[in-house]
Amino acid sequence: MPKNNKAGGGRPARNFDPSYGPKRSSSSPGSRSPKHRGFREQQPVEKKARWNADERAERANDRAPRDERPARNDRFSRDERPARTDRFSRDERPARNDRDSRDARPARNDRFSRDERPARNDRDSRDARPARNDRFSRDERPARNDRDSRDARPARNDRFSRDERPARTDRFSRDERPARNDRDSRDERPARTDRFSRDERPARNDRDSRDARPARNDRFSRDERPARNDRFSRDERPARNDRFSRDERPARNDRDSRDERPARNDRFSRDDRPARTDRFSRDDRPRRDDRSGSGSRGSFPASREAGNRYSPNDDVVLERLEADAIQAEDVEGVTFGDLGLGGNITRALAELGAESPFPIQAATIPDVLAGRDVLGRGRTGSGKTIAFGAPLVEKLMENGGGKNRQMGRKPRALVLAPTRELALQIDGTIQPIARSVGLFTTQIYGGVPQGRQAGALQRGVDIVIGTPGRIEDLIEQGRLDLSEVVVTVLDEADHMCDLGFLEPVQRILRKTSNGGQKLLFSATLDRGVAALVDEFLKKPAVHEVAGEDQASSTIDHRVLVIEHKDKDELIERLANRDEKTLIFARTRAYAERLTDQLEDVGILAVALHGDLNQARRTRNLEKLTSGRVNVLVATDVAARGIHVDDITLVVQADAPDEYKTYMHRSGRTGRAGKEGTVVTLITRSRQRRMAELLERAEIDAEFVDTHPSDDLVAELATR
DNA sequence: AAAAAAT
Repeated sequence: MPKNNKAGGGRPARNFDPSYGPKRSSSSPGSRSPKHRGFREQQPVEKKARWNADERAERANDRAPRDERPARNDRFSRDERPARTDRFSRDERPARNDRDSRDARPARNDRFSRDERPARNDRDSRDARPARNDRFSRDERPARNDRDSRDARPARNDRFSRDERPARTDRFSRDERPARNDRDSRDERPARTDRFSRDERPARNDRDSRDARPARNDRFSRDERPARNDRFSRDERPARNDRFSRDERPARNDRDSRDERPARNDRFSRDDRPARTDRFSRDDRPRRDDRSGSGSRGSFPASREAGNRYSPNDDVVLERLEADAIQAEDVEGVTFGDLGLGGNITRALAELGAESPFPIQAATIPDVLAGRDVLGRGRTGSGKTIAFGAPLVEKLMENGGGKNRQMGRKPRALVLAPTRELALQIDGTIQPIARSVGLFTTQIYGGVPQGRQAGALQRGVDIVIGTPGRIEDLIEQGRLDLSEVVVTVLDEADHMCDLGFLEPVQRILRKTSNGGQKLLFSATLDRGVAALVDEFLKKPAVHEVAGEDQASSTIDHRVLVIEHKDKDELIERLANRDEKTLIFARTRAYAERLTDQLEDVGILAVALHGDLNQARRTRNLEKLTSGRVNVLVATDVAARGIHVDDITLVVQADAPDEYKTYMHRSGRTGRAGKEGTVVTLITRSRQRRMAELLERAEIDAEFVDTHPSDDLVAELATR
């Protein structure tokens, strides 16, 4: 039963999609009237032509022919490597001077004069920072979607001639500098070569086979591609309910062993939790009940019975919080208005493509509006952002009174996310909702200059959306005061409780208003959030969606058991396709190397990981979103929350270590009821671990011994 | 290992 289709009126995929909605021209991002906020002076400059297919192809061709290029191996021994200019063509091109040249721009400072900060910060920041719009966003700024593309597009730089600009190189901060081209910057990175572990270094012999393969230029004529969304009907897939037998799943055992886990019982003993056990017994939960069939499962039975051992270091499934399970049927015919949202917000949601609520939204919105603390679990792509974002705005509006536009007012809501890209994306959904009732949002995250963010805060915002580091930073600087924050959201809440995140998050939460409402959301919400629940939440309502098991999933999971030497070629073959592909690598270095490798064989690909500066991260993600590139190679920075339309294939070049990571990575595809495939590459020696991980994730996947030339590989790439 | 603040 395609639950997500229920109330979606045939357009389920759009419900939560921030990029859906009226598209506005990116050429007029601000008001043309000087009387209005967000007035944006029209630049009397020529618009740079976009790269068309021919130019792209040409660009690809201006790389030296394979035979003339240095042997591949030298890529890893920097010193021996000859000049590499040819390899830089892609990134260098226009991206180069943008920042420098901006200084040549005539007389813009006055426009920012009301800001206390030095004029040049905001200039420098302009590329990197998605935050820019919020300055213009307020009333007249058009749909936010154009923001990303504006910032990312290469077209900008050439608007200002390099010659006019004073030499300034020395003034660039570290973050901005490497921005020019990650390829160059890579050379600056210390000891790159030795960062590759044996596992990452693939055999090179696969190179030869590549020459025999057909040219890839067809990749550049994206426009000829037929639309494919309609090709799959979920109903064609066989039902799979019978695959799991509840009793076989080791996932439950950890419950019993919870006592062995230190640091947990003390803070979250079941007895402490009021109003929980009595409300939901585990056995009531429908998601379990439909699994009582036989246990046949995939083609790798190895650990079916072997999963019962528990060791403290295992990647265990923490006990799921007992939750109210909303049934998809319960949502039929319900509108956002019925749930308590006002007309403006409802209309804003409709513009975002959310015409009627998804189950998780129907479940949590009333409780949020009622002021309760809420824990929400809905699987990836089920619409969680709106589930907390819309009622949050409604609440602020109700309580805002007349102070909504008061200068320097303190934020009353805070949304925390684990990555900058996710914070940006969340803002993309919440901002239009907030704007519809006259509330302001701002993004506060690192990697971009602080000036604009601080300026926005000083003018006054209602909702802060950001990542922990910069938020703490601004708090310490006295530029951000959370004392009036009455609603705090933790997206990816379980992740925010992981080592490294938990303490900053706790510190931040303590700075919010005492007794403020807390909303914790994640697709994998579990008792890992106990540390926060105990300290910050009062009698939380816990919601999940019934029937979110694999039987109702739209994702097809495959595990390819391969020879290590075949890995490179396999990835190339899988990525050589016309639809969007997301490849996960475990390390930044490997992500980078894989990107190079794909480029070397003519597959346009970009990377996303923490070694890139924020400008490039934003730009590269936008390239995938916009379809200018179809392959993104990422670390787990992209594992959670990131929504890109129509990623139809996720390749895990490295298998994840945690079942949650698997769930989040694979959740980048198959969103909102669309079809998707997840392919995980493992070597023989990892089969057992992988099987156990999948059991914990309650995912049924076929394990197949695979060679790059197998039909299966071609078939997977084609779908 | 990655992420999240700069410095």
